[in-house]
Amino acid sequence: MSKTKEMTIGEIAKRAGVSKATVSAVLNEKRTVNPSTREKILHLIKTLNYRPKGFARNMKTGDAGKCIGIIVKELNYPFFTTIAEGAKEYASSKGYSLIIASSDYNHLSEEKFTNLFSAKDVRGAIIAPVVEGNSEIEHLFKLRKLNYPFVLLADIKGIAANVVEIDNKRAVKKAVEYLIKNEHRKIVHFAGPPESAHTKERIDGFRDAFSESTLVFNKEMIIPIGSNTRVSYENTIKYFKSKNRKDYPTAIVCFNDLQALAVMTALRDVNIKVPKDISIIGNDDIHYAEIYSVPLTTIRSPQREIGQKAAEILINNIESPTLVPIEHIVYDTELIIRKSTRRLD
Amino acid sequence: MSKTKEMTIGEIAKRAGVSKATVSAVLNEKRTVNPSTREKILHLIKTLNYRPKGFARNMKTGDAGKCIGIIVKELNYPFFTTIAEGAKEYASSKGYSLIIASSDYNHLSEEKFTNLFSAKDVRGAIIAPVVEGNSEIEHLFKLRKLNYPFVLLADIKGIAANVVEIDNKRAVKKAVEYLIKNEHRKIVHFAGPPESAHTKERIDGFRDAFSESTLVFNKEMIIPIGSNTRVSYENTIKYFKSKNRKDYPTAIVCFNDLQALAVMTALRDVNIKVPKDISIIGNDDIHYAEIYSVPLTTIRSPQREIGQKAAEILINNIESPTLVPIEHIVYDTELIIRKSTRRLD
DNA sequence: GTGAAAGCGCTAACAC
DNA sequence: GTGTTAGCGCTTTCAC
Repeated sequence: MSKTKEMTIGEIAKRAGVSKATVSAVLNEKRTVNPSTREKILHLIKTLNYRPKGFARNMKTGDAGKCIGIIVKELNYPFFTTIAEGAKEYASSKGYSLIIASSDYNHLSEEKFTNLFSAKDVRGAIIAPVVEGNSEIEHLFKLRKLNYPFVLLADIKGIAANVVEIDNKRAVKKAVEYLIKNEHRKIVHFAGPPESAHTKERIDGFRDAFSESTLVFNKEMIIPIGSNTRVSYENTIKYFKSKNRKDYPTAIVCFNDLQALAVMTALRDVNIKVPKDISIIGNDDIHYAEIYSVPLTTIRSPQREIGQKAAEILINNIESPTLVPIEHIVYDTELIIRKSTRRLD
Repeated sequence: MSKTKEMTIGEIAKRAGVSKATVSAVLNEKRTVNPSTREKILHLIKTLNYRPKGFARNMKTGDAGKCIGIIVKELNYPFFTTIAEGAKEYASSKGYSLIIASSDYNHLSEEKFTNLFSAKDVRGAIIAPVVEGNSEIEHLFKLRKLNYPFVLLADIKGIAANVVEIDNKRAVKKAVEYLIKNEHRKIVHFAGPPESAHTKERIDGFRDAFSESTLVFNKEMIIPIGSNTRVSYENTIKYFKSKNRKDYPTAIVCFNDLQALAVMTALRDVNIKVPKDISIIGNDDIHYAEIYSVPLTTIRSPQREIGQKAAEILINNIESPTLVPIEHIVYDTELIIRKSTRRLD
């Protein structure tokens, strides 16, 4: 119960009646230690629950393995894990390990991880930043001060930093243009969660596409239904229950693929056929979009490339002995036409 | 080009003509430093690309944030990320952060991460072990010697350790029994990748179910098609092309849900209807199984609970001042009946 | 405002 | 085989 004094190698040595060097030898499996001394020490280590501190062990060599980290916003969404895989590929090729952390869209959590990474000598970080209303970026400035290398996966106002991202506005515009070209006139956008920067950018892209066409935009075309599966599912049902069949849109541009899948599931359950009654377009092109039994038309982000590029820039920064100029890479997206959309007659 | 001598606070201090203490003060944003000294130091830090070592900074306080790690076998499979989410939930409740690493089914990679974790004072690890032919468990013994706490997500012969797992044999048995009860007589198992311990256990469960029924097992019922989507897809097509329609099985028990989804996609493409022509059962119950347009009957593993429990045992071990007895938790699975299976007439 | 010195927990020479 | 000693790169206290 009482807060036991933190065990150290010295404490073990004292109790074993030997010197620290001997305990150290046991810890490092040197074969020079007398078996009986060895056993005694090993036993002491167990019973006193002594755990050598890693940082102290590696102080001499100065290093404990090259590794970089990535902070994603959500762990269980393939979009992010695929980016991480890309980062991992590049990192491996340069002898770095990759560790992953998730902020779960929580700004404090993101900050905690940036602290953790720099404290543990993770050499640099790729960060998918949580952008809140008044985006707190203190923690990024702190990294700056420590000269800690990082790459962002979205542009943040107020800080000049390396960024690797996609052109969200253009992505959604492409989707809308495709629909218009295929004679759709009643198009809506199911928007994402407010705490994601992508949400706003995608709404903007949707609006832009209208202003460049003969159609007129009105804000009822933006229906915020979130991206959580259950929530989007329920909101979709609610949306269609509240409308007459003749007022249904002919096409929906979804915030992302996870949402799109939930929407399609909801449509199935209220007996609306995709793409016969309504066309659906997703965003991201996660793996499951393709194998869904109505394969989803979607806008592909080059997830793997994003991860690779981010890792490349990061490791460049880590290894360069001199200052490296800031990079801002914007990847373009690609409209992948599958079975969830059709041309209107 | 020439390997620059590793920068230290002392080096910066020397070049700035001040003492280490002053540089330290700048680094830690103390307000006691003369602005001009401060600027000079900051500038030097940038141009010399000096990065203070985290381990040295935290040596005094002894700690750099409580955190545990999990090593999964694959990052992009929801089964693992959901376990990680469970672990994260529990960890958070105890004030620990969670970091994730993926071994990608590679034993060396797993070993590298266990080293990394202990070197960086990640307080403990949850490990989904890669079990190869002659399972190398040296690295686990090394952790033992350092008294490093860990929990395994599968039992490994040759080492007594904390384990949280599911009863794979029983899981598959349930599936087969359910099919038999529903009049299926031609049942096969699409097996997983050889490097996964689950593969063998699930085959065993499949065989067991037969031996307890009136049906006879023969080894042609086991078709190894892997769990990678593309590979499983192609193997499925190949399998059915090589058979006459009358020799088709009436039901397939799949290795896991990802494979099952690939199999269903392949069946769609060769125009075999699920469940009319063939019933499909998956394994794991990942999120996408439910929203697939033919919702997948599957065997649910309590992924979140597995993660939570593993984290609980781990943190118990970390925090206990005394030796904690080893735990071995085996979770049961649940057959979730959806639309991909049917009773035979 | 700034510097000198002690010390964090461990490893690695080298002496005994 | 085992102990002594000198660091590793930083922070911190306390003088100045």
